[in-house]
Amino acid sequence: MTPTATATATLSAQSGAEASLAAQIRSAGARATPARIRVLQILRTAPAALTHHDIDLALGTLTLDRVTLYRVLDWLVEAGLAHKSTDARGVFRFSVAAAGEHQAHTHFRCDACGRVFCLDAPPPAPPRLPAGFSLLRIDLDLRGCCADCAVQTA
Amino acid sequence: MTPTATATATLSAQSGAEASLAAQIRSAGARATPARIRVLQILRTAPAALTHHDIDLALGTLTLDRVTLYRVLDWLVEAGLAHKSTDARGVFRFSVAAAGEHQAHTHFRCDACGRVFCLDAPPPAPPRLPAGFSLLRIDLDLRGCCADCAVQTA
DNA sequence: TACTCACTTGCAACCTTGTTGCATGTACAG
DNA sequence: CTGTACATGCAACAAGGTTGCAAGTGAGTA
Repeated sequence: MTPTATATATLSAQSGAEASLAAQIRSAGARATPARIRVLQILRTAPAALTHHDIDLALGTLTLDRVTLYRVLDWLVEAGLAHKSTDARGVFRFSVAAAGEHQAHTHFRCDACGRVFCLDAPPPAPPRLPAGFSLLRIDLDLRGCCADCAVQTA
Repeated sequence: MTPTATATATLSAQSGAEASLAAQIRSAGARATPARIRVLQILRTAPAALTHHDIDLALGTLTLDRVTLYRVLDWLVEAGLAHKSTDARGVFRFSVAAAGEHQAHTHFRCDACGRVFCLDAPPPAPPRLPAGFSLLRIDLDLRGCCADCAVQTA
């Protein structure tokens, strides 16, 4: 780490976390650009699966082109660092991929605020399928009202 | 066009099924229009959940405006006669609603051909939710390879 | 049967989400 | 420091879905 003084100074505040993310990105075989670092950081700290729009807002000062964000997200998914699914509105949502096993996934979507939460629920027992069908993945999609919205309506 | 004679004649062929559908639509509190009858008929005979586009093609001679089809489908869902869900591509798919209880639903989506099948699987046991969350609906989303595609790739 | 009116339909325009092609910029290896 | 392959931004496009409004029609009523 030796380049310009200012760059080092600005980075030093969060250098620990960022350096870790950057290293992870490089080890996946890509360049550690601000866009990728920031998006991965946002996904890491998000309590729920985010839409492209959510992430765009979360970027704050670092404005990325729509297309770039799509490409970053696609790369994250391809690199196995993120998970992509669709919500009930038909919009893609992204969340950090749990290391390794991600065969089963459980989402809770709040009908009131629209947020999607990734739950650590145990995978449900696979049901009996018609003859000839083979199962690769199970997504359990729960809907209802989240704690925050339950408080507000009470 | 001569109204009474020809119209009655053409209808008489399928009058049994159509009259039943029409009655069902009226009992839901709406007018039994050709559009609604036809769409409901298509959904009834479909083995899988259909996209807006699928239904548009299935309409054949009776061409409906895109918007009208969307509105008919939305009405069917609102009336409880159809069920709306999204596939992996983020496109809405429609299927006939099982009479009455539709709290839980199971879909199987084939990754190869993209078709979506509605299964009569028993509702999975609701998992433990974080405090304050309330559950209204469960969708179990299975993915893998359907029987047809398994045969083709074999 | 004829009338009437609210419910439906069709059309046009628009929005959101997501993708593709190409020129420019930049991370990082040498 | 420099060159190059990878990233980014811009513009244009495509599909899916929605909204507003004028015209058409089902079905109850006289």
